[in-house]
Amino acid sequence: MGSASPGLTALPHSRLTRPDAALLPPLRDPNTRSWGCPESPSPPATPEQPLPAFCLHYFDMLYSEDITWATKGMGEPSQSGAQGGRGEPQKEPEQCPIIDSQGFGLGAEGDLQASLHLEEHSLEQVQSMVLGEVLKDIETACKLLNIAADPADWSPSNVQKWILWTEHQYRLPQIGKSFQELSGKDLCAMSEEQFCQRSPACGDILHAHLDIWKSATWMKEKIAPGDVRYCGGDASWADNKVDSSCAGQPIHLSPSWWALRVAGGAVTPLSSSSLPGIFKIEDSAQVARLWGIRKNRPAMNYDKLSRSIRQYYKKGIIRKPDISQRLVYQFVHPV
DNA sequence: TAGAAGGAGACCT
DNA sequence: AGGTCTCCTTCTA
Repeated sequence: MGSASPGLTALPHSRLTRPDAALLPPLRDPNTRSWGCPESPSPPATPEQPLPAFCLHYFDMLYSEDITWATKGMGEPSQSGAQGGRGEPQKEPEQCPIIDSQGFGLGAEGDLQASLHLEEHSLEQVQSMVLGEVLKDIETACKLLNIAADPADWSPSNVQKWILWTEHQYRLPQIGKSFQELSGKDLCAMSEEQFCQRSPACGDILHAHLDIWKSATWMKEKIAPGDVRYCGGDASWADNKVDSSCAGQPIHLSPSWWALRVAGGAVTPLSSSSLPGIFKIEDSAQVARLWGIRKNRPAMNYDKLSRSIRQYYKKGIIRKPDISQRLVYQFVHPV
């Protein structure tokens, strides 16, 4: 527990090595951005170059439930898809002895390449659909609050509206007063540290949400409307999507939630076409922390999370793989 | 020592 | 009532 996360070190994006990377969502190329968050180096994100995988991580924070629709209809488990799209083929024999060294799943090289290609394709689909859903959600919020989508255009009262809405949506403590008389431009120019100074309790979370809005605005400008496809879908097994209008409904552990954690590097998918839905928790403390944020349970730890996971055994949602390993679980019905 | 497993009770919707 | 959290004990690697 509490150890460094080996899964993070294998990722191409250096910022993910930061322990608090989960709450720092940069989406912009540092050469092109104008928001004034100098401490957040960002990889480029263009229509040609899909949204960085780890950005999914932050988009997840916009929802009170996961994104069944995002992986609906895909041939491969979303866990695999998320991993495959990090930009580099994963070579992790030390992380996946079950599969790689014991002859499961990825056998011939052709199969491996086909699998990787499929995973990359799946990730692109997930990314574009997540982005579409984020933009849709923001659009709804804008209409509801009667504010501009671009935070830079917000007046101080718009800022207050947005903060109130965010507090309500994500059950944050009341922090609006800490940001009084700040315009959207002021807010955009503030670093995460400055957010935390004004609101030690959840300044980081608020900063992350603002970054999502800023990023969405930027992506909207960059991506032609037809490029983002929203894929609505019905609920499936334990992975029913619940949007903001359904707040208060149970939040379940689900393959898509784990898939998004994959994007953050806290979980490594070990699945293949023959062993779908298997994932390894690389950093149990980090996953527990993220789950705690997700469930608004600051006291969450891996012991409690694992107890929850074991509850899913009974429901036939999660099980231990045939060859049991520590921190390795398998979704019985991966999306 | 961390993780796995499961019992039991509390809390919330 | 069901889902989840929390605390606990016991066992294992």
